[in-house]
Amino acid sequence: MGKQLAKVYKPNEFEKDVYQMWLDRKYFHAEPDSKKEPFTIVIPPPNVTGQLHMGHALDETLQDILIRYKRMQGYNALWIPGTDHAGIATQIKVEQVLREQEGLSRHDLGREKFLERVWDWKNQYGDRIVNQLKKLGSSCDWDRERFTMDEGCSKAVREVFVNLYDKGLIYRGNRIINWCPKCVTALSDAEVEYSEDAGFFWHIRYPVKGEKDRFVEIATTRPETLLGDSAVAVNPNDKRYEALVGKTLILPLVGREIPVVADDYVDMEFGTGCVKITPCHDPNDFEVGKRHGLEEILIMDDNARINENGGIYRGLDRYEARERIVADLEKGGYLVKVVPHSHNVGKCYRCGTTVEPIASRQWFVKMKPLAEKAIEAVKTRKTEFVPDRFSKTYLNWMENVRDWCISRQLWWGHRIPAFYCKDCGEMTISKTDVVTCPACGGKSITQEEDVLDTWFSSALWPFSTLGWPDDTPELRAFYPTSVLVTGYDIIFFWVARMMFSALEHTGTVPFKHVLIHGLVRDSQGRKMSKSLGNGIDPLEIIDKYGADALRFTLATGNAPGNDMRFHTERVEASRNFANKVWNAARFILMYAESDDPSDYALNPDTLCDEDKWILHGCNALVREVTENLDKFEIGIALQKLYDFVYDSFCDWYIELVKPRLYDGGDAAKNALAVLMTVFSAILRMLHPFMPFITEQIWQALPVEGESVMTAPFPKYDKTLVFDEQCRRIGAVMETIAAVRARRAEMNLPNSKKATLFIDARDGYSFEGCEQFYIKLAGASEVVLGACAQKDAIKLITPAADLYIPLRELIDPDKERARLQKELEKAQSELARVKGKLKNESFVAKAPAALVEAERQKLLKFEALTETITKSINELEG
RNA sequence: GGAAGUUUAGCUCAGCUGGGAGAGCAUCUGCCUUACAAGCAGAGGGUCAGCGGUUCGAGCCCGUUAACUUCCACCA
Repeated sequence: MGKQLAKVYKPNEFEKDVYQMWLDRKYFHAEPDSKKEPFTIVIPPPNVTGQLHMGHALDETLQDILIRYKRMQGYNALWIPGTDHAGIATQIKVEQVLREQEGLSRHDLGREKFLERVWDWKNQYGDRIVNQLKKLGSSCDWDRERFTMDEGCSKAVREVFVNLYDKGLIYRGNRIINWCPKCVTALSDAEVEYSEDAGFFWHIRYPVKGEKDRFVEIATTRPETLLGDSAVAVNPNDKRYEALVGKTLILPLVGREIPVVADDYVDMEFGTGCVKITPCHDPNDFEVGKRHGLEEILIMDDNARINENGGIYRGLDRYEARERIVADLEKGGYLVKVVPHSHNVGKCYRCGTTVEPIASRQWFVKMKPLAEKAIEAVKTRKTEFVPDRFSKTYLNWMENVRDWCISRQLWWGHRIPAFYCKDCGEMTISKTDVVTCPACGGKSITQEEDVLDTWFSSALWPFSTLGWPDDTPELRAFYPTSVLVTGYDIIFFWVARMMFSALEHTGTVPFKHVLIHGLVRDSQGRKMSKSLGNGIDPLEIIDKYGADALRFTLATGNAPGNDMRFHTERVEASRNFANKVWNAARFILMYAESDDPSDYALNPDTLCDEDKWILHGCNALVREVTENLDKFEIGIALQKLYDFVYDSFCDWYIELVKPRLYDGGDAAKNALAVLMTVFSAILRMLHPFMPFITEQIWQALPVEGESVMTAPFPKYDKTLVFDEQCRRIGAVMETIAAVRARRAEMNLPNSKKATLFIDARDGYSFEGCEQFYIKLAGASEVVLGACAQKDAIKLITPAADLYIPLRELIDPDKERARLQKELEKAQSELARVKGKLKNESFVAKAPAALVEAERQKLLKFEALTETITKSINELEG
């Protein structure tokens, strides 16, 4: 308290100190407390070795707003931070560095040594993103920071794996999976991204065995897979090929004899109606192969090169093989035609390499039984998506989900807890490492090489971070969590998997709400990406404009769930708003002589109209902001705060109150009490959105409470409703606005001593204010602009409309024209209202209050029309 | 093939349960004025994509058309 505010708002001069103060005072830390209602958020863990980007900034800002809001409301608010080991991404990065700096591959080092390197990397860069989060102002409980591969999370992973295995929900099987030849690992369906690629349809004819010049023509986009063909299929209802079923074909180039089979899978309309079946390299073919007991011939190795089953093409890359095979087919007369054809090609979401569907022995989670519970939980609204439309996205995926391939041929990650005995060959699945084979007592045990999909551990995040599977006080106090905030792009990857994992293992949904936001794009609407070089670094923005300005920008200006374009201009506008708040604080401090908060206590007996008006407005705002925030309408809440602070508080109230402050004495004291009361409420409401500036100001202001963070969020107060005063001040503002408009119209200089004349009309009285010289004599004379920069006059008028002709400096012709125009406007309004009230349906069916409001308008416009007409007559006469 | 979103001022976008179209930026005019030129006072600018419907009343609800975007599935 009593600290001076710098003359100019420079956020980077105090944000760091403010954050340190919060840390020192342990404001972010939460302990289980049965007396307070919990409010819990777990952070979507960023990649350990990643860097903060705009998407994070948005995500963290929204979470911090919610957690700070709830904390101020008295909830036991806990925000758990942490990072993700990000299997593939991190491993690729470390491998790349290893290759560039030492020319080594991970195989050169070996598993153990390589993992040491990754841990080194993690330890070196793991703090970077955490420090970046702090710069944003994130009020995470850093004492509870977690990592998906720390001891507790690893324990949870094993527990879950064993549980699922024991229930028969994890199995190992040979199935078609997506294989990335560059990352050299299997991928789940969610990890494949499809894009339309221009390609070709190669029409190839396969000779029928024993029948000269008889061929079957097939069409394929991947001719190289011909090496693995074990049949050709036609539709059983296809008359064209009826006779062919059961015959044998000779596979071109290979010479293998393959049968023609009939299968419903074949679409008669598409292509030639004959499909080559390659069980090991296409998911549909795999099924067909199973149905017909076809031979399974794998023709590629882990790098998508043709293997020993490919005969003379062995060793060729898949694309080289394609070229060679097409050329050879042509030479042999098997190639009928080549047709351009664009089709969807799956790419690895990490490296962009075209994935290869390959039959492979992998670990899977059986999804059907898990998905059922997860579907039910959302349908019965145990977990609600905000906005609701994303529940459709979720349900659609969940209802069609296929088994989840969870094994990865990587080294960085949770190694699958399957142990093999070399002596008897038995497999043991165990929560703890197996040393002795339970079947034969053999000691020669090896653990499964594969690790788990990185999302397997993320899926447990809401409860593993709270100590599950142990029954910890934290788990009991803070679980299930309150809200999960994340982007729509990881609903499948993460949200869906947390849902079924939590339901299966903890028996409850992991969170009550899922707040979904969109992507932050560049100013042209493109996705921000490293390769495009169009990314904007949040840290640079923070350095230049302050974290509060960035947060303000990210929290406003787009509807929930929609993507947002990032414009630096909007950050500037946000910074300007912060500057406005800063200067309002400086203004108040100029007149606040006492450091004792009790000197600014509100005295209900001394409140004048404008005081009641601003208190009323602030109180109404409290209710609205609270309602909006409770519905997760963060942008709307902040917009309302902005409007109130800018328009009501700064532009009007501070100006209206200046005369009393300049005058000093009791009037000034009373005014200051109101200023302080309202401004304190503003700071507290603004704090979740703009934590740094509000804290810095709070520290300088003579208000109760050591920090704005520990001050209560304002509550709606029934005693602060002043409708009548609000109406009167509304009239004052309209009057002043009218005077201003006329001044501008007449090009009057905005100098201090402009003298204007206001007609004294029946029923209007002007109550003098200390600073203003108001005479009511014949024509009233009011000196305007004596106050610094506004035409701040204090007028109490009984009616909302005041017509003010300014006699001096007036050209009669122009004035007549102007009046005429105003008259027309008033008349047209009058006609509209009259018409509306004549409409019987409206009067009968519209809400009574609305009809009454229209009646009031009718009176108002009638009076106005009369007034203007009178003035015109006076001007004439 | 299925689903979702968008279309409002020159630009970027708000508009929460249907009751006279808003903000920021940009433009124009006038102001260095004792909180703030990162400011103040004003001004201009919109058939709320088109068509139809429900309603006393539609930017908002329903139907439909068009354009753009995204997600899911996928035909070898």
